[in-house]
Amino acid sequence: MINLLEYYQGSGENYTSEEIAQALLGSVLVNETPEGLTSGIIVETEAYLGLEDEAAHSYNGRNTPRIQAMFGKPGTLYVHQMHRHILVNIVTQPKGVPQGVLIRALEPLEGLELMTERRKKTGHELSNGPGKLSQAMGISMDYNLEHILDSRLSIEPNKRVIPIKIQSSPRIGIKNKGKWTDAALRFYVKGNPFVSRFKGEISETFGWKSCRL
DNA sequence: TGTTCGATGTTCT
DNA sequence: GAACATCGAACAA
Repeated sequence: MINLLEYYQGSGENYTSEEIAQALLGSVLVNETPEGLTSGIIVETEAYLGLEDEAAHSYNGRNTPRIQAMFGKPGTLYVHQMHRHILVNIVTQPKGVPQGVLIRALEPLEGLELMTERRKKTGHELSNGPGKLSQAMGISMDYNLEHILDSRLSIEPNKRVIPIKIQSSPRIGIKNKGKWTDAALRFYVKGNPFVSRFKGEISETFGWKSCRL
């Protein structure tokens, strides 16, 4: 089991972005704002593999002001806007290696009322997509370039649930990118209804081993 | 249950 | 001017 917080502190361990993407499933993301605290369990992620990945913003070493954060150290937040929506990534590789993991969906845990107010939706519509979870948690472009260990957005050190089964699939919305369109770089918790475009049977435990938090 | 289309900011052609 | 790591409303059947 990868200890993410140690990794983000700079433990010197070496993990691939795919490994980090899977280790994030079951971790608890917390955001503190003046309006209140919201948190949720990560249920879906996607890995973006920097230089060679044609689907990544940092493909081929492209480095513009917008994607500066991708070149930061592990745990740096890369927050960008897609149409009207905010998307959150966490950098996975040492400084200068532009790889990251996109957080795509959360199972809400705390601050449900605040999330409902922000989203004007309920149930799985609160956070079953990358733009939706940012709105539910109140994450804005201000978070770009901050570090997960030194930000209003953090990972709970003492809470963690374990997925029964991690599924992988091609990433969502990647078209005309050769082999990268089909690469299985999306990871999600099987049977959890907060996964975007969820289909199939809802697991009794929402896909988590044994107890909930 | 499915497809289409508009909003909107940054980047590249 | 077009493309895009999205979302939700509007529409068709």
